[in-house]
Amino acid sequence: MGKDLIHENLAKQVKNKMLSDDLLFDIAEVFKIFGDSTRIKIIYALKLSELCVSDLAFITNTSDSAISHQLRILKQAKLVKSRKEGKVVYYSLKDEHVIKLFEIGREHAYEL
Amino acid sequence: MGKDLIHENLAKQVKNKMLSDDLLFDIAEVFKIFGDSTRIKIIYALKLSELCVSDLAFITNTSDSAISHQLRILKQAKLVKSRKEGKVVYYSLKDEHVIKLFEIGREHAYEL
DNA sequence: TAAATATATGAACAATTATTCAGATAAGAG
DNA sequence: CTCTTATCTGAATAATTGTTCATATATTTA
Repeated sequence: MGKDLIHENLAKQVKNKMLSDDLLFDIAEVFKIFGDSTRIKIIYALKLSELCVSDLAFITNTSDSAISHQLRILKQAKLVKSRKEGKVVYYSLKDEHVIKLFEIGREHAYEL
Repeated sequence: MGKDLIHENLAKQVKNKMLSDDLLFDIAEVFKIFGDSTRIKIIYALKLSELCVSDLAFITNTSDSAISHQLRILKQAKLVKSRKEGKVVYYSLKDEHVIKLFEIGREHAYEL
């Protein structure tokens, strides 16, 4: 006896309306970037001001190296951008989208 | 020689304006829940309809057990709610907040 | 050119986590 | 009561990931 679906029609309809696995994967990837304390701290700090690596390390009580690693991830995810001035690299948020996403997560966190 | 801050005043000002570590941690936790393919699929499916465990397993091509584990996480995070009817447990999204968060993540994913 | 500084990087390690598997509950059907 | 079905659960495994440490690169300054 094969396994029967409890709500066959409904389940098949929903399955047909699902977004592509690729897109759902990408959406999860975006959230994954926000889902780390250090990166969230960096994002919030950059929401307040453009900052360099050592500023961010000081602000978040983390090592320069850890910050640098996380900034690379944030940059690859196109959430932050950077500009170099001499030895110093200044980072800032890429666009308003990032702030919007942060704020909605913040609202939800308040509700818990 | 102690390590000097490159932008002492700015960095200290930003540090003073930072949200509490606890709140930033909670915000990251919310995003972490969304940051998994299986959970994102569940959330999107539940956006389309109230569904039971085996429906979700069929729709997402995952085992009942894996779905059940993830639903527990989603419920603890207050992103989904459930009601029981006989042997079957029906799950649905907790509120519009969840949809809003999903949609903004989706917008960002499109831009990549 | 040599020393100092800001940032970046690769490897190793520890911690977290998603899935699987076996089995436990709970509820309806025969 | 027994069998089947839907869901849940705990332990084990495998994979991912964040930090640290040592070192490399790049730029300024002495």
